[in-house]
This record gives sequence, structure tokens and C-alpha cells, in this order.
Amino acid sequence: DVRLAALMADINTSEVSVKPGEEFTMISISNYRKKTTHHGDKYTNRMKPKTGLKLPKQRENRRTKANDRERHRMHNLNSALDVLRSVLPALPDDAQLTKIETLRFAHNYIWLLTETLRMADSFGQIPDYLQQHYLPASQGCNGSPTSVISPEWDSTSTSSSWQSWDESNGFYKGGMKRFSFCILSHNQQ
DNA sequence: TAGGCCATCTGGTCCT
DNA sequence: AGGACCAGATGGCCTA
Repeated sequence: DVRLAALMADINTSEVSVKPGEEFTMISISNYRKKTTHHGDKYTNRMKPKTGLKLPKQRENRRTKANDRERHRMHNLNSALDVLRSVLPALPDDAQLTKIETLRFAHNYIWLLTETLRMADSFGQIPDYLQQHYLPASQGCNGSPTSVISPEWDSTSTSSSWQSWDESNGFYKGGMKRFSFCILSHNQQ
């Protein structure tokens, strides 16, 4: 069968290499950002116009309304991101993915689920470890080796998919921003 | 202290 | 005309 597993690695680890057959382990989550909450009046002092110029009353009203709408729009966007975070595999307590990480994580997670379905179609079953650790998303990983299989998590990379997969050595190599997701083994039986 | 992340403001552009 | 969307600018907070 084709075995897939994933690894969450430290952001500062520039490369992960795991040989086929090795146990996968969580390397580090020390660089998870602590959750922070921004409160409304935290930014109050930014609400002054950048220029000291006094706007005409009508224009000022329009601008104020536009600012309110824009704020509301961004809050909606953030709410949608929160919903997205909530359906991704759980992270350790007090950790929250950034916006860009959330989007990349979601992309990788969709890839995982797609791949899982493909494997189920091909081999008639979903490997135990996938069921145990990754499915369904809402159950999270509870601190166990977690997250999503993906060939790519490099925030600077625009390449997709399998380009960094080292077929000869059987491991994925890639530059990493915060996490690395890699396929640890790929055994044929 | 530098850099990352974020919220907010702002003006431009497009759409209804 | 007014709203939605977008990107640049700005400044605060946090962490290494």
C-alpha cells in the first residue's frame, strides 16, 4: 500500500528529511504564536486622519461611512477565516494560525482529503493512521503527530505539488516557513 | 531592536 | 451615486 503520514515541524527547521520506514514524530511546536486578541479601542489613536487637512463636511461623512463599511467587511473576512480555522485539524492550545497560514493549511488539508479519497478508491480502505490522526478534521489531533500531508508548505514558493519530492531518497525536502508537512514514507507492498 | 502580523485608514477602481 | 473591493500606508503589539 501507499503509506502517507504528515509531520509538523518547527518553523525554523529549514529542512526535514525522513527516510522510509522511520517513525514520524512531532519535532516542535515551540514557534506557535500565542493567541492574541485585539480589542476595539486598541487602535483608537490610529483613527485620526493621516494628514492634518480638514475635509469638507460632506466628504468627511462619506469617508467615515466608507471606513465603517471597510471595517465591517474586514471583520466579516476575519470571521470567515475563524470558521475556516475551526474546521481544520486542531492545533495545540493557545496557538492560532496566521491568515496566510490558515489559507495554506486549508489548501493542504483539502489536498489530504482528496488524496485520502483517491486512496480509498484505489485500495478499498483508508489507512488506520489516517483515520486515527486526520479524519475527521473536527476531532483534531490532540497533540499527537498532526496536520496535513502536503508536498508544499513553503510560503515563498509558488510551485505546486510534487516538485520537491525526492523520489530516490523517499522523503520530501522543502524550505519551511512555520510548518512543514511531508510525506514520511512511501512503501510499496 | 528588527521583523512579522495585524487593524485601520485611505483613495482608486469597478459594479449595480 | 453609493457600495464593494483592493492595495498601499501607517502604527501598535509581540517575539526572537
